[in-house]
Amino acid sequence: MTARIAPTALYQEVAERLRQRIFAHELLPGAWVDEQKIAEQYGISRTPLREALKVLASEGLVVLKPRRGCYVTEISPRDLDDIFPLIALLEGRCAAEAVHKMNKADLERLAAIHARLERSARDNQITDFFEANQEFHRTIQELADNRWLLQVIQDLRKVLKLSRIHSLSLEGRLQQSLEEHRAIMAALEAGDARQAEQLMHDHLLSGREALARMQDSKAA
Amino acid sequence: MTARIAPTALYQEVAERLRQRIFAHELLPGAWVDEQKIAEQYGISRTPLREALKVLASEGLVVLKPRRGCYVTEISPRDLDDIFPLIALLEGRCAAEAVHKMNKADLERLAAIHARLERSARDNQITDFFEANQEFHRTIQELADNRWLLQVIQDLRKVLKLSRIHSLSLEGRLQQSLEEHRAIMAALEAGDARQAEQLMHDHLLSGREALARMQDSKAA
DNA sequence: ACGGATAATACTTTATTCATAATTATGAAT
DNA sequence: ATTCATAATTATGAATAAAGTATTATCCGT
Repeated sequence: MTARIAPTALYQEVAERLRQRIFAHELLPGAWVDEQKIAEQYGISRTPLREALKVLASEGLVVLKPRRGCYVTEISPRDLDDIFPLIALLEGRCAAEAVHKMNKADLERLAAIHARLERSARDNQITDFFEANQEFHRTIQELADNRWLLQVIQDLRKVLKLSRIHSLSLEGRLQQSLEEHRAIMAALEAGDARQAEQLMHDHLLSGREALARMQDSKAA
Repeated sequence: MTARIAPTALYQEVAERLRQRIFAHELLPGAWVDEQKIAEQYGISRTPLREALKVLASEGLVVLKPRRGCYVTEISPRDLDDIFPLIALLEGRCAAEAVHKMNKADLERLAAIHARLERSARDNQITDFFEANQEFHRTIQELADNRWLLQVIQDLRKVLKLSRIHSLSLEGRLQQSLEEHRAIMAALEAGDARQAEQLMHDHLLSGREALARMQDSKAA
């Protein structure tokens, strides 16, 4: 028997695997989640799978219809219009809090991530840029040092991942995104909380706008 | 056998019953939740109970320790300091959005609730006041018409209910709370979104401060 | 007498089985 | 030919049982 280093319960592992499949759009929004089939695929019984689905349901990734089964959540344009301003508000607050709470070492760590962002953009490494971008935001959220604020943002971002928007919305406006990041970084370095909050807020809204333009042009 | 009017799943009913027991502090923070005992009490098997606990866990009401069982979440003063400003931010936003989205009928409905608040305060009906207060906040949140914003606030408020603070923090400052509500109501009626946001924000923070003072005096 | 190790007990976790409800398909009647 | 009703099949929801892991208590050794 292999030593189980991670003492994590089976239903948690299953939840994580399903999360990844949903984010990878292997399970499409609206699709029915066949309990028997998945349980069979994973070589487990339905009990831990059902418990995993309860977890995903409260994360908003799936919807459980009583006596009807489980379906992957569908996100509407309306939902995006509701969620983006909310994340903008919350991450704006993170930026402001980060200014107050971070020390010199934190700032240098953030600067290093920002440098990676600049490098990836210069070399046109989309995947790298995407990752560094995520880490940049995540780090600022953690510097705000508010467990509940972090949790709320992460939950909302999970829901956003249901849509294919995330990577796409970045690609089209890599240069603009980069400049916005520069401005945020400058505000953080200057210790200007108000400015950092405003810039972060606008940065996220501008992401939503770029996405809307993209969908408009696709519709035409 | 009573006819099951509600076609809701057993685990949902169980989750709701447990929620109420937790909010009523019949299950104290930190207390171990004995699966066998509860299942026996409710006359059900442990399977739906376990599914209910998964739901409560993602709401943050209980903590599931792998191989250790389930415990009612304990909220620290630090958590309160993290959560209150967050709710203040979010409900402030609700007030601002409500100004933009509500119509005349909505405003009248809100005014009626506010009138109930005034009446309860005058007659010193604490329970009534408490209920009207909740409805006032809830209504403004719904007027903001943002499903995700509402969800986040409700989740955070659920966690706050773990602490006994809510009713207590009101009793001590009924008059002040009433005056703050009056100001918020006036801003809403004037259609001043900025002002409504600010007042709602400060109203919630002032609730936290009153609580802190109360705990200080209790400690002394 | 104190500390560590082993064994036993208890509780979580997973699997299997069963029942109930919903949906779909088929057949009959209009 | 179309619609409605009934029956059958399939999937969800619940319960019981079995297995594995953690914790605690006891015993032995130092």
